[in-house]
Amino acid sequence: MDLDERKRHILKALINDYIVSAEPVGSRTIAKRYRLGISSATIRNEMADLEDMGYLEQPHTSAGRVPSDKGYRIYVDQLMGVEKLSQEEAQYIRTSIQKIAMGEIERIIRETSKILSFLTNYTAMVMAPETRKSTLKRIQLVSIDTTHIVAIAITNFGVVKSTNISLSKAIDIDKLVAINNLLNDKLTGLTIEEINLEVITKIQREVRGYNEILNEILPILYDSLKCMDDREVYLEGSSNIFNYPEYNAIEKARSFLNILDRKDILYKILSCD
DNA sequence: ATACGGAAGTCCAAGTTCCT
DNA sequence: AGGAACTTGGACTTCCGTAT
Repeated sequence: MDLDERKRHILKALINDYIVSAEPVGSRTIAKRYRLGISSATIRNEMADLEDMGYLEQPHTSAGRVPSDKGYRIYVDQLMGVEKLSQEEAQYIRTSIQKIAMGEIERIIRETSKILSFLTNYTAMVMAPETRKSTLKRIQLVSIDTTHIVAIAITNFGVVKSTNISLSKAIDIDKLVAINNLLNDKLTGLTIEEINLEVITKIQREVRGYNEILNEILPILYDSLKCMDDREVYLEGSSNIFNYPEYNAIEKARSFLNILDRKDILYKILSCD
């Protein structure tokens, strides 16, 4: 059974209605509200087909239908339109993106969440990308004073993680540079997932001369890299959480996400060079 | 012209929720 | 608890296009 034009219209109407009402939608509602030129019985038959195809679900026998995950997927991918943004909204996005273009991924995600919340007047929730599979691009050890350093790790996705490390003994700048080069030599190119205890222990075993200082730096660096694994969720506009769903808010959000999907802009945002 | 099949409509009984 | 309102599926009818 294929998803013909009429089924697509009914599915779109039903999901539009469900977004606004958050209640199961019946065939009569669609027939009255959307004037598709067919009776509620016909819509009911089509809805039964859509349910068989997995696009709709029925909470109980006498309720209307609600969209399934598969239904939402096709709605977002093929059925919904894209709302044109106003000049003010477009300008707001441009300014925000310019502000974060060279920033850390955390800032990018937080700003993305803010823009979504601003455009839709809803609570926006954005989940950080999974960094486990990203590769370590570079480690930079920066000396604060003789016993305090900052270790900065950068991944190929532009995720920047900095960690303060206090040393028990003073370290001179030449030694720090040598250790920095050593860590880059051993760790860059590995995924965060691959940098495990085994790898850390191997470095400690193999490297002679800096054992004492490496034994202080490596465990902290390891913990810091492991923390990057935790996928953070960024929430903005939480005061809007009880706002009623509004159809065109979803389309505005999609319009913004379409902008983000343009690879040239994404590259600019994520570029760390 | 007639028969046939599929699409679409009407009617009705039954299930569920909500309100009094 | 009981009635109103709403929904559904099923049975039946009507309409329309196509084949003979």
